[in-house]
Amino acid sequence: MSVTIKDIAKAANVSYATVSRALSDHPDISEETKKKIKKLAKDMGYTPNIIARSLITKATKTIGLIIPDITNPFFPEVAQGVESHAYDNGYTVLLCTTNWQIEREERYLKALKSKMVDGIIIAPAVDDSHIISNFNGGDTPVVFVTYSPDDPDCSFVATDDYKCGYMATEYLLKLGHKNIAYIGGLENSSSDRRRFEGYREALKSYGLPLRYSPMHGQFKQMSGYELTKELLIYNDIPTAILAGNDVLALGVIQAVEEFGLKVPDNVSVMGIDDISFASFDKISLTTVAQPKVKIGQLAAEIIIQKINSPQDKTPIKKILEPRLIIRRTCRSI
Amino acid sequence: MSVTIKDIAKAANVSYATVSRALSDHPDISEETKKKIKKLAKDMGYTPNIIARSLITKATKTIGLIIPDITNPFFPEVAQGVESHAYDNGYTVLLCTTNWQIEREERYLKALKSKMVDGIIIAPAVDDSHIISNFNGGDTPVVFVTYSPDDPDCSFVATDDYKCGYMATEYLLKLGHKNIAYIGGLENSSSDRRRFEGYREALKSYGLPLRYSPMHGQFKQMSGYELTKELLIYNDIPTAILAGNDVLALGVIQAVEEFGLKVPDNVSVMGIDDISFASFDKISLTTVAQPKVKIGQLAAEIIIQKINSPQDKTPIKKILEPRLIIRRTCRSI
DNA sequence: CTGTTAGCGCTTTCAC
DNA sequence: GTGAAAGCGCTAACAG
Repeated sequence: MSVTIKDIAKAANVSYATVSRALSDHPDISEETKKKIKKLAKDMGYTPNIIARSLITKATKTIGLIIPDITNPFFPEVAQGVESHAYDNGYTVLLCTTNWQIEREERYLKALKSKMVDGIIIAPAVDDSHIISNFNGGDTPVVFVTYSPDDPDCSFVATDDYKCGYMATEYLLKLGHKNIAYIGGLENSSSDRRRFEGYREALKSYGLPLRYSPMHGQFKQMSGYELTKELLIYNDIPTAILAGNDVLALGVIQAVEEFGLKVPDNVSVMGIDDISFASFDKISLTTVAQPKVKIGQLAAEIIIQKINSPQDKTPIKKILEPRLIIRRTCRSI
Repeated sequence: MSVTIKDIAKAANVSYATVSRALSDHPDISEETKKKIKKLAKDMGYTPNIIARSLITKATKTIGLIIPDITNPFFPEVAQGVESHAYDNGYTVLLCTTNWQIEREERYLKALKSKMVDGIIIAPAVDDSHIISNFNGGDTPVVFVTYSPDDPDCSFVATDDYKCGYMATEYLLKLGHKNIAYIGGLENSSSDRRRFEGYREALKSYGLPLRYSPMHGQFKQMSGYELTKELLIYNDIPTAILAGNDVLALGVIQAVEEFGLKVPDNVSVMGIDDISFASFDKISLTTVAQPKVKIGQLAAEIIIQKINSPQDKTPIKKILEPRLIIRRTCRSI
């Protein structure tokens, strides 16, 4: 049905090896034949079958990207970073979203391996052990994003989550807040855990106890909303709430206001991530920014570098700095 | 390096055809050998090479998805729809974002063809001619989303854009508005054009002239912002503004308020799409909803169906109904 | 039930 | 400079 290299060979009256070489600009082929064959290929509507090529070259020019949730604007931005860098280097990306489910992650990991992607960039849902064990001894390079694995041999690019939590809390503390609650996402998310650590340490360094037990749910607006409702009903009203990320923070604000309280007049609210909507004037969420697109871009750079030098197994680790973004959901007291 | 079917055959002392059959649960193989071989495969860490399989079966179990902008929350939602349906049916998706650039679209189309994807779902940036000509006579099924091509032979799933525009405008009209401006996105986007048509027809049916010349830019918040600034400076202040989509509407609101006007007290603002953030209480954007996830899901269904019955070339067309979502950015006058 | 064999479309030695 | 031929890892007739 579709035209192959053989068809062109026949039409051009050359061997099909010649066609292959001409099409890939092999230096041995005369300019004349090259021109002739390329023209022919175009006229006949030839599309190279990369599948067949990959079988030999062992390179698919595609990189797998696994993220937990495409619906949280944070991830599309990192995806954009990897995609654009990948595109510029002739790669396309296989996108996999896991919905924070570890089984989906595993299935996708297998699928990507089977599909012979040249490299994998993954923002793990929750825990990395299965990923790492899956790739022990494997030759597909992997880089983690948004996450720093315990295993020292892994490459990753992530924002310093601990610092995110610390920075946010410290800002609140400096504003005079003493009753600061933390609304987290998934309980066993390492990012969340580290952000929480930062929060706790900041409190500690100000000589403050942990007044509110940490609350966990999902990384969804609705979850932030529900958790906050619960918090407000069963506890002293905090003067400030730090959310595990911006999407959560949006839910927090919703709940606080629905409870009859004002943000920031009665309760200050702070997020982490700086998703694009946080800057919308009606929201003006004070938050700690992560360089989202940059994360993706760096990850793509690293994976491509690893693809190009497979013998070099030394891990590449990038920890990026968060940045405090002061807007209008926090006030000093 | 990696273990193949032959290695297993050797280890199991059978021909490698047997291994292939056992692994794919061929009925001819005895349960016993199957079990033995499967165990062996697992123990040896066998990963099937789908590339090799694809070369024969001509099926890659992947579908290409081309969208203009992953940063507009609208598209991730449709992407999620296709992804989840694809996943459930054993497909993975190759994501391509074009940034509204037709050259990127073309390059991706070629790449997807080369990579032998089984089908392509595309939300065209602006114009479909190159896509259609690219696939004339080709055997890769294509379904358009968010867009209805002129060519009657094409499959697509889209919301009725004309109706979106009409519905939104009619609502504003019923609220008593007579001076309604339209802030559009890309000039040659057919969705935008149709929404604008709906707007114009609605005005007409109320006997109202087109008081404001249509304004175009990009489908970005910033563009909505800038266009609105321009509108407000050089024209009579409209009592209502219809934006070509929600992201634009956010920019419109920002500009209006920065201009010293209140939404909806002085100017009503309406969007189209109903992105998730539109429902956030501080925004409460009145808009016309599209069934985003549904669009993606249907598109995936259709493409899979087309993949499964390649002889049937009859186009499948789904036009979905928009739904008016009344929130708080419009008031009656 | 299992083995033999051809071949998918391409790249790549090795000859000439 | 070009051709012949092997083979990537797998599936699918065709035998037996």
